[in-house]
Amino acid sequence: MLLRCANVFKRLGYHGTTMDALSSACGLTKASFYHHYSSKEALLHDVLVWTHACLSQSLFAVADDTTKSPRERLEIMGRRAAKLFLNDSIGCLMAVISIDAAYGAPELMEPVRNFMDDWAAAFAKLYSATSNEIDSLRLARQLVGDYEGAILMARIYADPNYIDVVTSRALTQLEDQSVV
Amino acid sequence: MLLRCANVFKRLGYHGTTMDALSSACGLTKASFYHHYSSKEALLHDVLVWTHACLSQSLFAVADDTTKSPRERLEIMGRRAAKLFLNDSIGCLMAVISIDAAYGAPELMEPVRNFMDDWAAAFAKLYSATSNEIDSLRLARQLVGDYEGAILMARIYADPNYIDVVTSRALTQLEDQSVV
Amino acid sequence: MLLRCANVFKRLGYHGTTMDALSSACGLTKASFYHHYSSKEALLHDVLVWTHACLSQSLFAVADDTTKSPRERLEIMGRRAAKLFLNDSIGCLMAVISIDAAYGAPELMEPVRNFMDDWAAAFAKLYSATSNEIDSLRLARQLVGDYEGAILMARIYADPNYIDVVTSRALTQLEDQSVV
Amino acid sequence: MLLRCANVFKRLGYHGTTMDALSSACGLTKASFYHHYSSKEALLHDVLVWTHACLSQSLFAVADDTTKSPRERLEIMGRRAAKLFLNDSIGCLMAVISIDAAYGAPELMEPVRNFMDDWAAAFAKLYSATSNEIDSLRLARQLVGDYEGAILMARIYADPNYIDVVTSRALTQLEDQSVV
DNA sequence: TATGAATGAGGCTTCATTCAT
DNA sequence: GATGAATGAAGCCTCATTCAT
Repeated sequence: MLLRCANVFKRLGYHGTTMDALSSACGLTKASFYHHYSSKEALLHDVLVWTHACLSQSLFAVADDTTKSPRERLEIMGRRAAKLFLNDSIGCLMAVISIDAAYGAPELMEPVRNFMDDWAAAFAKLYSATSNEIDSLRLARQLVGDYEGAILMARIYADPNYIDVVTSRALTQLEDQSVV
Repeated sequence: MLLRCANVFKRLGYHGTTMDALSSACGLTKASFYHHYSSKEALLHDVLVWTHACLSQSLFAVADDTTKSPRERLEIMGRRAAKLFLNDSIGCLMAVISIDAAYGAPELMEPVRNFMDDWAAAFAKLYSATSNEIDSLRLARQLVGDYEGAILMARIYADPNYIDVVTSRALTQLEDQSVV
Repeated sequence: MLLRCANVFKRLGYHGTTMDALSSACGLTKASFYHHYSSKEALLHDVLVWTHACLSQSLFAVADDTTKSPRERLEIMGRRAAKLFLNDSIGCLMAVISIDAAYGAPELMEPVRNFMDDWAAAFAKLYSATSNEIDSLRLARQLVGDYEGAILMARIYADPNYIDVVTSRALTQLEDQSVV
Repeated sequence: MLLRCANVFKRLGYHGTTMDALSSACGLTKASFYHHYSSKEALLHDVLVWTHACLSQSLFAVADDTTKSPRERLEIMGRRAAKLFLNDSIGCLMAVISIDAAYGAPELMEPVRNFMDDWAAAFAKLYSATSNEIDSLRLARQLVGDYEGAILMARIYADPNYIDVVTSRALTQLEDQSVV
């Protein structure tokens, strides 16, 4: 149910999504829907937290798999990101929400930031072998931004390739650094 | 007037912006406002085209200034982008719109794409000295994506630094390429 | 259970009371609640009749206690009324309901009128020693009105004193009459 | 317009009144209605203040007419009250509101109390010739309560007589006091 | 009997747009 | 051209009530 709602929010944005759209997506009437979720904003909050939890497991956790080299882990994360963000209509829910819920529901920015923080923290682990802590986090944050930009471009041009390009560059960059 | 409207759209998004907000931002009553712009969607279209024209002159045109080195031009473009996209003025509008007008007004995606195309074309000129045409465009498109990602992150974290970091990396990358 | 419902109705009025509020006041789920009371209006009817019965015993019956003087009986009735109507228990319900159920459920006015009639009849007994039947009833009706007014003022000003003042005046009036 | 709204509120109470009922009473669509009044609660507030102002002029002001004896003034006020409160559906707006807006909109109690205060102050002026200040106000407050009770009974029994009875008693009481 | 879930109707409010002056 | 007023449609949410288990 949260998955379905997440997809609707991702497609239409916060203001563009109506409770009607959400409830129909779940096969319920609007009134029944309120039996499960108390308000649009509360629901989105739950959706964001749930999405964060899902991606923590399926995406961020890869960074902890020390049986693989950082390079391999980055590769896997790139592949998974491409799959996750393009599936079910193009785009990353967090980016969408961050843009149009900022006004009128600023408290929704917190889960978005938490998500970005965790994603960056995961990337930072991959850099930690070859960079100091500060540089790792700086690079990681930038990489998150790169992915978000790619997701946005993919959405605008309906071209999934952007995300893979970011992954390629990140891999190259990682190698260069380890060589030095 | 279009500048004022652009700012409102940028802050609130397409669905979040009301004709009331737009008209008062222009110091007009809602009814008077309709003497100037026939509908919300038409107005946004005008705003997008106007913004595109503005940035063509103030931002993209820098790439044509052959009296300066590509490096210098990229530096200037980075500085200008940072100023344009973060001040409460124009800019980044394209990203915002691309996200939440996509549904319900898909024809608005065209001006957004045109804008991105032109921006990428400008960057491509800077790469053309050191790369072939295809690579230039590929790199340029990615750089546009990087900037969009940085704008988004800057918005999420209220931290203008992201944009400068992209510029720095782009400069380094340009050097590396010319060295090779 | 009816007591609890009476309290809710008294606090929130007919339109302001929801079946949710009633059922949780009784420690039941809304659905279970419908096994006991078939509808909101039917429940309120039962509540009114039950309240009437309660006050018949605890309040109106005092007027029949011929072992005490009318003055004593009036005094007791005043004390009891003050207690009943102000504590968060029964009472004053009739006034509340008479006001906001009048529209949309006019058949609820009948139990309200029956209640007022009985109350007045009780007072009339106290006057019957010193007045003829018609005057007794006239005075009794007015006294009921006085109490209702006092209850209303007590509610508006959150000041329980109004009711006692009515009792005092009624006692004085009773004396004057018996003197004459 | 406020008069029409006042009558609707008086008939149906706060919770029982819908914006539809109010707007139709004014010959407007619901949406047009919001052009004039920003919300149901704000409207009721305006109605209460306006009603207070009207009665200040037409009812309370009588108490200031020193060309007439207190008895005459009380008589006139009684007549006017009967006319005002029974006109346009039976009842006193203030009493109705005090009962069912208390919950869910407690800030509406303030204008109600202000009204009652002013009414009592007017009556107190009539008593001031024959009683000290404290007693005057005490008697005046009780008289207001008496009228409210009578209005309520008139509503319950659809019998306008209750109000006149209160006036008669008040007149008698005033005489007794001046004799003493 | 008890209850979580479901729902049609309706309530408050906002919106983009139009119209009369 | 400017503006106060008007409005149909739609959005969020609540309510009394019913149903399946």
